[in-house]
Amino acid sequence: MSENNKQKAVLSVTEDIRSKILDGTYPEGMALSQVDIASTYQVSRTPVREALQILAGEELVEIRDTGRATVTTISPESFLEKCELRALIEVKLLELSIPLMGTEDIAKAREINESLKKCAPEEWTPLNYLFHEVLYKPANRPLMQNVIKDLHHRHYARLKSFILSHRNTPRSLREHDELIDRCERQDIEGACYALESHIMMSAYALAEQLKAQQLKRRQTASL
Amino acid sequence: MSENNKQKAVLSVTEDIRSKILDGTYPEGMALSQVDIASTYQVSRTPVREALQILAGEELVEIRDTGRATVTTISPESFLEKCELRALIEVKLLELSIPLMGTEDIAKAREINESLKKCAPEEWTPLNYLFHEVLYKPANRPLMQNVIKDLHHRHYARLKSFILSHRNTPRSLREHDELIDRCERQDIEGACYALESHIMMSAYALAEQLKAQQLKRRQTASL
DNA sequence: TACCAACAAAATGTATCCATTATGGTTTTA
DNA sequence: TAAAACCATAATGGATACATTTTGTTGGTA
Repeated sequence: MSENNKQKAVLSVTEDIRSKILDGTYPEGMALSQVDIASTYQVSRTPVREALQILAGEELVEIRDTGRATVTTISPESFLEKCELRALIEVKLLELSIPLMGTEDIAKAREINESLKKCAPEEWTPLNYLFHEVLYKPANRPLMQNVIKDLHHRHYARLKSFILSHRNTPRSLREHDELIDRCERQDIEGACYALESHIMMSAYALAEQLKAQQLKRRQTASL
Repeated sequence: MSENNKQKAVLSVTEDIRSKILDGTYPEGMALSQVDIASTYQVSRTPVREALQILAGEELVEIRDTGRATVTTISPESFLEKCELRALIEVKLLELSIPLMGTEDIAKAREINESLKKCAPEEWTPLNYLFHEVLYKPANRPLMQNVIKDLHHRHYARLKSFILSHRNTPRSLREHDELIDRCERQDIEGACYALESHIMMSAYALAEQLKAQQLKRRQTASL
């Protein structure tokens, strides 16, 4: 780090690799060589190794017993199960939240959904997460909130390219509106049901796309 | 590692520190100096640093921005929330499991609970986990099962000393019996309710003990 | 051609060294 | 006396060098 970048090397390297994995620059299964990364960032292998350990803890890279590191792959099955888990926790959070919601929470949610309706494609994922976060904040369950955030960031974010190509966003926005309405009416059961459908419907659609792409990739790879 | 121990240094160091944290040899808040650990295991600081990173990923140690590592502390609040999360997931797993349970699953569960009734104190925690694992296996949700396992191992195991001193084991065993009976009768709702109570009752009791011990420790520390 | 062995090249694991940063105690000063 | 500045010590961060393991390739043999 030749610049006036006083930040520790481990941190910047970790962040950069992480974002490259999330945005697909480093695709599934790609080998992450310590020496290559080290020369890329003009640092020694020491901070690189630490960065890879950290990312392994985040399940973004896998370190085999030979020491070789690769970008983890997302199987459609494990993706669906993560969505199930997400749905389970988010529904619980919503159930706890609704009785504690104030008018300002509802207003905030509406505001975010309006931004979602006219946001740029790259802004969709973080804004969408923000929408859900606002809904669960009254529940005051920092740990569960964190698990959700992780599921979003470490996993969901990697499907950004699908999400953009998937034409379900208009429906998502309608579902968001419906969700807000039910929260406002204190219709806990209805809101929870709507949320679970919202999550799982898009989950099934995305899993299908994932399966299709992996099939295609495997075919082109075998040529 | 002077012996014929051909295992990588990182692995043995990580495992040893982990078990020492879990069994309380390294108590909450204890500073983990790289040089001290390195000299303890007769290795250089390099593998020690990696081990600490790994343990930080498991939330067993905390690495501050100064680089100093300490054993993480367990606040009663976060402990309770982890139990809530555990209950949420385990209840879901049980709900999915019951319709798929065979007589051999029931028998296996009974068998483990019988072992629990006469096992040595050190065996209680792993056997108890095994009991729950058997109940959830038919659900076939490896990821959720894994989250549960982590919550048990990375967190619950550190309260072993409490669990041993706590006189709730007879009640736990009775609750296990009741749980098995309800599963056998395919009483999903009743079994889920029993499981949630089982988890949260012991959670509240343990949280109280935790609070008491931390208060006591803080008092003795201020002398 | 297929398979196996041996060797070469490359990548990882660990140790050691130096630079930098944090810490604790001492001294100085208001 | 209390607080701030300063310095000495100790600890961490990163780089380099060396050891070990892994991998790929080449050449020989059945």
